Amino acid sequence: MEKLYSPRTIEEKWQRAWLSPEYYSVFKFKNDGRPTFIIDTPPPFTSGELHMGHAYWSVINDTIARYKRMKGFDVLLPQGWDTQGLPTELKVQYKWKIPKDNRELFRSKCIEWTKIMIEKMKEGMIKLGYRPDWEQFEYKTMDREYWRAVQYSLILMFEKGLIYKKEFPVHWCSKCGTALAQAETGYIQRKGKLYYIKFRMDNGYILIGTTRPELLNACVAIAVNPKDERYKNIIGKEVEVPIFGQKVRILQDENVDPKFGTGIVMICTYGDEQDIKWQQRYNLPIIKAIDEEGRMINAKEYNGLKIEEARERIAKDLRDLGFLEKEEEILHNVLAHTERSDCMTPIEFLIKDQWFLKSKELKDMVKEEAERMQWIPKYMKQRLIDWINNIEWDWVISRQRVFGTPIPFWYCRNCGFIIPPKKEDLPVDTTKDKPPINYCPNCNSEDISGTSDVCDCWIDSSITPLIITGFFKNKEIFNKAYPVDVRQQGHDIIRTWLYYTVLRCRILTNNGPFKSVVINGHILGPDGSRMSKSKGNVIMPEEGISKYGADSLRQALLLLTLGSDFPFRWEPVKYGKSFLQKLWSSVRFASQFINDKIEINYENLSDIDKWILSRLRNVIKIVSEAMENYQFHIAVDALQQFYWHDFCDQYIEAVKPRLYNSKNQDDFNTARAVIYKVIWVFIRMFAPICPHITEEIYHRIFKEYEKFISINIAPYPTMNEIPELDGDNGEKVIKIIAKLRTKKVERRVSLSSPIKYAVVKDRKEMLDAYRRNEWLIKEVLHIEKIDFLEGEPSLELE
RNA sequence: GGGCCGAUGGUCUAGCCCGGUAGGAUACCGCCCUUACACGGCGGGGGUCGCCGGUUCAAGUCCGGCUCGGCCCA
Repeated sequence: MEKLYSPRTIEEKWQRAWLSPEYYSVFKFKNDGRPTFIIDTPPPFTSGELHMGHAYWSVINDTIARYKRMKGFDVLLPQGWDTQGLPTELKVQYKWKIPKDNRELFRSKCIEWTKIMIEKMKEGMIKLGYRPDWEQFEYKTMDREYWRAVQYSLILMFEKGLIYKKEFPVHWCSKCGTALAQAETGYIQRKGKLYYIKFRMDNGYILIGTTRPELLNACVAIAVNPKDERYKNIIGKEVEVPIFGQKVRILQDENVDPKFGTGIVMICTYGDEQDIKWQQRYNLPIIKAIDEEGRMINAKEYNGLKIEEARERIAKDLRDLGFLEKEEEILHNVLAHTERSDCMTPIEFLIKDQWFLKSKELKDMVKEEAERMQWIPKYMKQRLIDWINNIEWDWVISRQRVFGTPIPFWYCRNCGFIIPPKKEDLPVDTTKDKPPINYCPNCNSEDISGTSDVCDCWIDSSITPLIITGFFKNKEIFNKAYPVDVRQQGHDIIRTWLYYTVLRCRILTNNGPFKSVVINGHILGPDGSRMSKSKGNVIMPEEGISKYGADSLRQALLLLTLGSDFPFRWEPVKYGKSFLQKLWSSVRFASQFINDKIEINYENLSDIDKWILSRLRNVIKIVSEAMENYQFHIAVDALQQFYWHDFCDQYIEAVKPRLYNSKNQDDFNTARAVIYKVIWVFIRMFAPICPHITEEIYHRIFKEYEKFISINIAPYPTMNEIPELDGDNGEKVIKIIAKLRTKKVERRVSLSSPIKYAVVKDRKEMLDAYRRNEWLIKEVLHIEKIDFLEGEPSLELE
């Protein structure tokens, strides 16, 4: 064996091997009758960049899968890709300069782009040692097959009466000309002006502070806080909106902030999300103020002006007419198109026909499932419960976009009646395909329209447990494999992916999708803040792999406590690398003495043999429990500490005399057998965490005798492999050796230099153990003669 | 404003569910190239476990209050 372990070549060798037909049976979901273990893995959005978060999930899932395989389960580790969404549309639109109007061409270019992105990410995953069942269970949400499943599921929900269509405001980016998901928006700080405008009331006026005078035409009500003593007397009165002249009523609502402006707010359709709530709560009329290009409508002489132009013109006119009391410069937070884009255009709310899935009325059902699942860590359950309790409206499932799964419904323009396709015709694109019936069954109108909207991408991804278990094609597997054993995901998408998945799977199957859910935290930049290119604190997994190896990065990631966020640090990765070297060196040492499979003769065990084996037995217990409960940090820590500090530092040092100048053949063989045992048990426990180095060691040393084609199908160690042994005497010996070693160091005597004579004084019960191991102690420390005497513990060296 | 999480040597963190000498890594200092490993070994210093109170023979751990951070929602 080489003196230095080089992860790069060895890891690449095994990654290639695992993907070859020779090893496929190790990683294949066989459906061969053994108990199954099914993992629902997150399908990453296909951005083309495999970031540290992706690496983290992949390592967790890979480790669970490898562990469960060794435990004898028929493991299904799938890997999907969340492909459809605005970021890809924007890339294709702006980087490839493909116009959106030709939907077919645009879509095919999006698919082309996505395939390139997937290849990049897949390469990154493979370099981590991640090995899902690509052959059978790689899915992409843009595939026809996946569309069929999504559309089929929507039709089932429609049949249950859960889908409806109505007009609703959407987040709209007027620059990109598209609807946005809330997740694609964020607040940015902007300078603006707060305009104090007079609204006529009775014989006087009230003063309202607003940053958006251009929305005066869409003002439908005025509101004050009921606790605000200043305005108690005006509640219920009518005021007149300047310039546009409509009369609106003054409402009371506790969401009004009395400290902002004058404490009186105008409700417009729509200035912000609060306006939407007020409009719904008080059933106010809706006046459209802005069109898709961000120009004014229903605004008299201001029609056609851009928002900013209109704001200035109206402010000027208010000033000229004496309605503007004052203007103040302010810094305020503006909702803008921020996510995965540098657009930064402020968001408007436009009224669009939207498709909804009823979810408000299903809160209790989802909560019931949340209670039934096992949560790791436990406290994450509360996040889902809180989110469910706060849901205020049904799920808007439609998006005014191109690259997405088409909403599979036609509708009657005359009466609004919804016409679903026949299930055998799926997938459909209702902008191209003909409806199954050419008149409305409700009103006989022949004015039937398709839907150009596509689905919210969470509609795609919230059926992954059904996709992987074969709900849409093989009910025989589904009945065995559903609910899946574990879902692993980040805490940021509890309110989306997790919530939506539980909701939809329960509706469709009448049963929750998961037995357990494992929630991981975020890997932050080294400075403790979220990684972002603009901050320059991004560390890519690739960098860690090329510097220290995938196995090193895997150890570092698994050492984190699940659920918490952690700043990325290089130290644990470096330590991981050192550990690999330690493991490698120790095996290199041991390999001189392993040239056969030697069974332990338990009659012949020495005290220190019993000690290391009892320690090992204890480690099996700790690690097994930890792995069962997804407490990887406990497992990694226990394995590292045991192997390095108990086995290498203490046992190997203490066993050398028996190997180099043994007293007799039995003792020599016993020492060899114990070393074989410890390393063989250890590398199996360590294999799910560091699959590359353990596979390499297995093939170099153990395969000849153990015969498995891969360490990944060798059985995971259990406590039954080692009998219960009393390690106390061995521990006494190990400790006295350590103390004598320290004494030598204190005396500045090199460890190899001989000592003529030593006196060890200790309590009587310790001396027996020492005396029995006198030869060993003398050999390890190069002491010619030792006297063991009863007394206060002390050491003396000649 | 609401919810959740965190606060442990210089730094990062384990331990907390189930109370009993605070563990590891890293950095720092000293000694040692001992036939697996100097990407190593041995040793050392450094912590009133955020603050206040309570329960207890005993609290980092349980209970109550507070302060400061982070995340999510509004």
